[in-house]
Order: sequence, then C-alpha cells, then structure tokens
Amino acid sequence: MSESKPKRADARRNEKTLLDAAAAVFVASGVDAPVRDIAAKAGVGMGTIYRHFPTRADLIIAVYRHQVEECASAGPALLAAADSPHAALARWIDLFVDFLVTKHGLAGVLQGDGFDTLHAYFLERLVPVCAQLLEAAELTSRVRPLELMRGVGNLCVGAEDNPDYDARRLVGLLIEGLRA
Amino acid sequence: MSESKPKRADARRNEKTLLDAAAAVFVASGVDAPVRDIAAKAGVGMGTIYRHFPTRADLIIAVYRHQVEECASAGPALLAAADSPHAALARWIDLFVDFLVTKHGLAGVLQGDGFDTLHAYFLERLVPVCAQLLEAAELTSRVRPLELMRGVGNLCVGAEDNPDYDARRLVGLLIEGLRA
DNA sequence: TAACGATACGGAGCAGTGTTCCGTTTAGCA
DNA sequence: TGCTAAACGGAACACTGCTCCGTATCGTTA
Repeated sequence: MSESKPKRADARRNEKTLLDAAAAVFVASGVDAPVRDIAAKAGVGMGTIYRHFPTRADLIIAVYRHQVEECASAGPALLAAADSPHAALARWIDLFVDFLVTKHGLAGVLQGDGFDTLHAYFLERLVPVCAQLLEAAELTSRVRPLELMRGVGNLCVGAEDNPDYDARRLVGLLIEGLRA
Repeated sequence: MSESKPKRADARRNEKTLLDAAAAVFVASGVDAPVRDIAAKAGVGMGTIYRHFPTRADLIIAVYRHQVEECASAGPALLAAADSPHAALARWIDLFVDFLVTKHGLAGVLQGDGFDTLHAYFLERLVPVCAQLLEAAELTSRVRPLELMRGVGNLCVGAEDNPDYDARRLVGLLIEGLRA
C-alpha cells in the first residue's frame, strides 16, 4: 500500500530485473512456472526472489498489478461513456475476461489454494468496481458482485488456445442470463 | 473396458479396502488428499495403491465411477419424464452440479493438469448425454456440449461450504442465458 | 502335505515443487 | 579506506506424486 523505503540501489535494480524476468517466464511457461526458473532467467538466487516477494503469489501480483489497476479504473469510465449500464457491465466483463484469458494459467490461480494473497488482492480491487456496475444496472438482486467475479474467473480457467472451449461465449451467456 | 482377470483373493480384498479408505479420506480431506494418507488409512503400502490404480486419477475415477454412471443414465430418464426438454436439461445440470459441489475439490480436478485420465473419463461419459439433451432442447447452436460441461464444471470450483459463492445460482443464470 | 512359482506387497527412494536459512558478498556512508 | 547493515546465493528442508525391487503370500501341483 505504500513505498516503504527505497533502500539500496542494487536491490532496486534486482526488483526490476525480477519483475521483467517473471513477466517473460509467465508468457513463455504460464503463471505456474517454477520459481527456480524465474530466478534463473533473472540470474539471481532463490533467496533474492523471496526477499523481494515473500511468496509466489506476491510476485504474480506485482507482475500484473498494473493491468489489474487498469481494469479497475476502466469500470467508472465505461459507466460514464457507455449507452447503458448494461452495456457498461458487459464491456467491463469483457475486459476482465480478456485479461484472464490472455494470461496462461492466471484464472486457475484465482481459486485460492495457497494463493490466498493473490486471490484477496484481485477481489479487493475489482469487486467494488463490479458492485458499482451491478448497482447502476439494477442487478444487485440477481447476483452478489463477489459471486459474479468468481464465476467469471472460474469460467476462464483452461480457456487458453483451446479450440473446444470458448470462455467468452459462456461468460456472454451468463451475462445474458443476468437480465432475464 | 473389461474385467481382465479376477486374480488373487488378497488382491481383491485390498482393492475393496483401498476404495473404502479413499472414499473416506476424500470426504475428510478432499480429493487432493495425499496418496500416502490413503495408503495409511487403508493400512497398505504405496506400492499396493499404485498396482491397483496406476495413477491418482484412476483411484478417483474408481471411487466416483458409480455416481458418474448414475448421472449419465439419469439423462435419458429425465428426457422421458420431464415436461419439456428444457426442464430435463435444467434438472440434469442440477444433478451434475450437486455431484460436483458435494465432492470437496472434485470440480477443481476436472481441469486437466495431470488429471487427463479423469478429465477424459468424465467428459467421455457425460458429454454424449449432454449432447442428447441439448439436441432435444434445440440448443445446439448456442453451445457445444463439451463447452457447457466444462463451463458448469468450472463454475463449481470452490463452491464448498462457501457462503459467498453459490455455484448453483450461477449455473442457473448460465442455463437461463441459454434460452434467451 | 510340502514345495514352488507366479502374484502381490511394503516402503525406501527418486524427482520436482515452494520455501527457509544462513554464511558470504557488497553498497554506501563516515 | 573501513566497516556495517543490507542484500545475495544456493544448499537444504518439507511435501508432493510416483517407481523399483527385495520380500512375503497365495494357491496350485506333485
């Protein structure tokens, strides 16, 4: 939540290196890539990774934080710009789905199980936005925001270069069902 | 797909013991329980488990095979008995969801990742049933059967004693969206 | 009933995870 | 230039699923 202290210069450098390496490895091998691989790619030892990011999840968060923030701030913007609250909600969900689907394995990791930190972060950040959109669309009686987010997240699992599974279509159906 | 050979008596006994132990452990600790725990509970060594069930997934399949078969055969029955194909589909999906949701962690395991055998078995067995129901309901243009099954399975992930996440509701919305 | 070969068993051991620990190195200040 | 807190590296740990092979047991046959 804050900057703490911008300590030593080499530490700063390593953190950036680590973030870049992690991002690269995530693209290449998915979010489940072994920590060792990331350390190797960055040319640092295990200890270094764990000093900067106490847990695998923290590293993932750090890598994707920027995009999560982007998605969060897109909510109000869409609400202001779109034709209707419904449309805004649909567009925003699309954004979220795009984000998840293009990150190999990210959706799978949203499901708790040792990734409590990650899970909590995503939800903390995005659920309020979702709540706002649902309220504007007068759909609060149909689903709770948290529920919808988790549902959409779940639907995105395994939707990577899988021609037999189109998460977007299913999410679309879910949203359609929302206003029936 | 056949009975092979009903070999030695102690082997038969152990297989039953193993199945019972696994079922018990699954209820207590979820489907992700370590193989060692199951072996311990059954009072046998690791080797014994792996002789009977070449892989963790095979053990899970064996434990739940009966219920999967039940679910599969419920499809045609519902189609014959229900008021409409739609109703039959909805009821059948309910059955499937109940099955997944009451088995701690089962849904999570449906998502491939080393459980290809399990995944394949479930799908092989249930997708045709789903296809039949979708055809009867004239919904084949809206989703492919495989897609729907996977989607529903995904929605059930993490719906265990979780007051904030009602998989049944979301699946309901999805099905509603199907006929919009 | 005794012996013997096929069958099944047990559990140590391997390989691959995430994470911790601590001796070593280094940045940056006096 | 020295010195100390900060940072580093990677061996080691705990925990997985799974394999391997020496040992025990079954059940058949003489």
